[in-house]
Amino acid sequence: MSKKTGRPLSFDRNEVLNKAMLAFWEHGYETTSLSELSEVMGLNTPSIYATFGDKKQLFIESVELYVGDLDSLKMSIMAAASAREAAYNMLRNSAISFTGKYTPRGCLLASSTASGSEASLEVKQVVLNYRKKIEGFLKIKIEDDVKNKILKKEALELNLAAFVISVIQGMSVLARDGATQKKLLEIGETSMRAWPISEV
Amino acid sequence: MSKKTGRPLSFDRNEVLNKAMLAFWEHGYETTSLSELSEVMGLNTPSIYATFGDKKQLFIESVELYVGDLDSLKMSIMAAASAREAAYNMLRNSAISFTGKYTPRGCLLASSTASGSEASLEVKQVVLNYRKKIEGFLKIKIEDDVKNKILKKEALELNLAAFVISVIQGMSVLARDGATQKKLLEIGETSMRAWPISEV
DNA sequence: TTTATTTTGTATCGATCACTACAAAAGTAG
DNA sequence: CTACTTTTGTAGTGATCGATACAAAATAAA
Repeated sequence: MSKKTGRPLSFDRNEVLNKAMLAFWEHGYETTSLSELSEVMGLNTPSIYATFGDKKQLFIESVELYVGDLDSLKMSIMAAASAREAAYNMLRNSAISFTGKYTPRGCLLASSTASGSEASLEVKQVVLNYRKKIEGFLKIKIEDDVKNKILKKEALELNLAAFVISVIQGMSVLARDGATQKKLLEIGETSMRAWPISEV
Repeated sequence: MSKKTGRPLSFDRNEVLNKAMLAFWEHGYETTSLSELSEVMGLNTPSIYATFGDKKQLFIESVELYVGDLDSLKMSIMAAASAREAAYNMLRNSAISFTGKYTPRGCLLASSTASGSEASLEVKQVVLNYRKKIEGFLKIKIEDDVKNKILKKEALELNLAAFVISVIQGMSVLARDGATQKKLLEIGETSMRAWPISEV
């Protein structure tokens, strides 16, 4: 590790990325301007461009930071005692994180590219892929449970993974509307009533 | 009714409003520009402003057109044989309308103001109020069922109205992601498994 | 110190944003 | 026909959009 020559950076990359992520979370991709990003990140736009490329790449990095490592997310789902437990945890964690005290309300994946012009199809696709991945993880866990006779095979026809993702994405809307954490947690509890009883 | 003097209008107000509504449905409020609206409506911007006021009012009229008459919506919910029937119909109708062949995917109420800058708080509030109204209608129907001993009173703790709205708003996200109508209908069916059995 | 390298802030760029001034066009009324 | 009224298309307004050119500033290397 050789020290770099030239004028040193005056900010922490992860720190300003986190601030950008929060701005995108709050106001969305297209509807967060570079001037707003510049303000919340505490950087002039040339520094933003030198560090992150352009707005699109800054957003994509923000989404990566928001979601975290997909592999470890998958591990945590697969490590659950059952698909039911995994689904319940996802619903519960969503209800909590969508109503956090120190973060914007709702889900960045649900709201930031929910609308947008044709110009932002690429970033929509990036966000869409994250949703599909997460739904896919839960689906695999469900299929494992069926193979392992923890879930009866009729469960496969219920599209439970899509159902859970649907509830979670809908929770984001309600959270943005001002719903309490308690209300979202109740929605999660009610959702689990749709889950098949475990006896095979 | 006296005939108006002056140059006659060259377009049908409802027709161009419908086209604006479809544009907002597809691309959202802030992310649909006046130039796009001008193009799809087939009007120059001065005609749009003369007819609808400004962008905000055009959007609000578009939302009104999208939702339709709230009173008749309430009537149709209250007229259902039970709250269960009402909820099922809402889920089923949503799945169908979110994947229509000749309309944008998803729900205008769910996506058009999901993101946005501080400048559009007012229109967000308008859309939010529609969602709350619809949730309120279903909630009233549920409470009626409890009063009428069609639903056991434990059902009130399940927040079923919020749950149904959450699923519907989530369906909109999946529809925009390209989910098939069949998949959304299955999500609706699965959701109804959470509904309490009717015996009081 | 001098040179090389990188980051910084200033001051923009052309394009597009929501919106409008204005006069020609197209009708009715007398 | 001449007046009057309303809508139309043209051609903009100032503001903001995402993105940059450029030179001063700040460091390390020679």
